[in-house]
Amino acid sequence: MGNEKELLNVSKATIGRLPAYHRYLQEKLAAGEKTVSSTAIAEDLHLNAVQVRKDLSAIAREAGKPKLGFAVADLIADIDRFLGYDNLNDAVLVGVGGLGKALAGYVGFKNYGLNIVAAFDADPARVGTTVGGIKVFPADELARLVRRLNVLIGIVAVPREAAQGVADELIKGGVRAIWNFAPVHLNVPENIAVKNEDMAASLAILSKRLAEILNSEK
Amino acid sequence: MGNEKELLNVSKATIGRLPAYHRYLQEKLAAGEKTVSSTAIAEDLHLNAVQVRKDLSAIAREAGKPKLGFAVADLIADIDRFLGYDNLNDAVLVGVGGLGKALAGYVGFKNYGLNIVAAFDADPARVGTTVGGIKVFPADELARLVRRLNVLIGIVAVPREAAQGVADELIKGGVRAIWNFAPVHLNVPENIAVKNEDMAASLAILSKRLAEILNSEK
DNA sequence: GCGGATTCGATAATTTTTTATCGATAAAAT
DNA sequence: ATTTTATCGATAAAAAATTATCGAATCCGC
Repeated sequence: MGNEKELLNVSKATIGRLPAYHRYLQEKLAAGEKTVSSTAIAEDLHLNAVQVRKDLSAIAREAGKPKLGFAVADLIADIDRFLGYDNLNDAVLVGVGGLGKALAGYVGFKNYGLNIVAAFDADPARVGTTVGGIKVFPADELARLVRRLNVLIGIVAVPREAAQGVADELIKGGVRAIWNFAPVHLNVPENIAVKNEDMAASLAILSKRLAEILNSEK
Repeated sequence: MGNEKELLNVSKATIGRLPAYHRYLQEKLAAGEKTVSSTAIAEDLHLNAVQVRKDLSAIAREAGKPKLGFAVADLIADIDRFLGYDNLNDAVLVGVGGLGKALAGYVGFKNYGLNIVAAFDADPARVGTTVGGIKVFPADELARLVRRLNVLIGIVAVPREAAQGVADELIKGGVRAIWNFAPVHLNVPENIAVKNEDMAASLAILSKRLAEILNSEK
């Protein structure tokens, strides 16, 4: 098959760092640099050079060269391929309030392989409008339309109270992965992937680090 | 001092899970339940019971009781105290475009101990307006005002290209922690905390999990 | 071409995080 | 009162992730 390596042995931690490498490499590419060393990446991104080498070798097709490092363009292509940035996955967005609208307007998703094909909202005033070029449909058509569009990814950007219901409808429509921006734990079957965008958790980590820094100073 | 335990020996992973426990516990409290067991929490949140016990014992003042579990109200108070949810930290928001507006309108932050006291934007059309009850000031007053307000936390919600400049200004004004929503790596001194809200990374992890699930099915 | 500097990949050591095991304890049931 | 049962905390084991070490490779300046 040729690419047995692909899905195997790439840790979640590594996957989480790949987008940062990707951005970094694109900067280097734009700056006209042909190669880059793990040492340099590690220094700039505040990581360990061995870790960078390991991460990259897990997904790179070509090995790095002694004294030169890795070929920037090749690495970008490798990450593109590995993360699926080069072929779009369809998704639906549920909830076009403040956050939902922001997400709909974020054109960057296309670069990450995500294509939002429809939006939904329970508020009749929002139904029929267009946000970020995406049409808004009534919430009660969710499951039916998702099924018809054959969409596998759902983005949940509704208020806390509504999130579980939305998740249920998405799953009823055949969605297999849910990106959850609502601050609740969603209850879903085993075979559904959920990724919580937990702002509270991020904030907790940030403020603990802040506390540490302030503490270490006096 | 009495609380030597506080900042010690609580791993970042644990801190990241605390907000989820907090939400869960509040649901239980609202449902009128007085105690809850690590087993139940683990089951509902899809975690390991030993891990839950360890996490909780790292921050709880009272031990859990055999056969009953932990006191819900006490635990909530403990997490509140530990994460600083009970005393507000001031922050400024930079950038009130789509995402910034959404963040400004998110009232939930107050519950997480975050109080946004001012917003900034480079667009003159936005300056002077109010978003989510927060006044928008011109970007060139950033450093000065941050210093005067004595704010330690900055939220960056500007386009990629502007983010580094904003970070520099925030730091010049005395900010010590930056919550970065722009898809770039920020270059900051050692003694500044940065937490990237990396949507691309989340999405990468979600879609890899989706791929695994789909793969394991056929 | 030759020698030095730099980086790589592989392997090993360390650290951190997660999970398993088990005796002790206290509530609930008999 | 005694037994049963669910749960805890402590300790140990396992797994995962990070970091260190080192010989080999190859580019670059001379």
